[in-house]
Amino acid sequence: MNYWLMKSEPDCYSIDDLAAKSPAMWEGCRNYTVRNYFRDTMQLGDMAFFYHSNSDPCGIVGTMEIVSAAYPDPTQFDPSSTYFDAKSPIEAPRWVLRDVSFREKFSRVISLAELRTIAGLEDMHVLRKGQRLSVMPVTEAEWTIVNSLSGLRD
DNA sequence: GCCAACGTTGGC
DNA sequence: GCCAACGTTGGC
Repeated sequence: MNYWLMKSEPDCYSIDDLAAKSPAMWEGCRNYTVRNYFRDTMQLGDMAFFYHSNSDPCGIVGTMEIVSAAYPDPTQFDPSSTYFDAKSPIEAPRWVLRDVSFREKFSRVISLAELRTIAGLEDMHVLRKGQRLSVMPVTEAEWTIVNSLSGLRD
């Protein structure tokens, strides 16, 4: 079993959107490292943090579960989609996705600034300077620490 | 809105 | 296959 952190801009797609319609396709990832995570590394039943990027504040807002195998992202074939990729042949799709299912919304945002202050999270991928992956691995220890922070659950 | 970081593209 | 130019991400 693996743990993940997955980013979305809440103006585009927030944890409330997922809570309102779950499971849902985690669509639109157009990065080969992320594609390989989706295709090769993720497993059914893996858990992920939902992270709000480009928001105030940025941070972890809840959890979800990976509930499908990898399959082609339909938006790559849809000319009306912002994620359309004309170079992706339908018989050999470039981009895959996973279905995710809402699990929990925390009662507060664990901001990036707070994450930086917590012992045991020093090596967390999301805290590294310059990292830009929208999906990144989280260790079991990091998962446990974040989930045990005070005030996450009423 | 700025800019650092870094992935991608394309000419050679 | 190198690498410069360009585009994107995302925190601030």
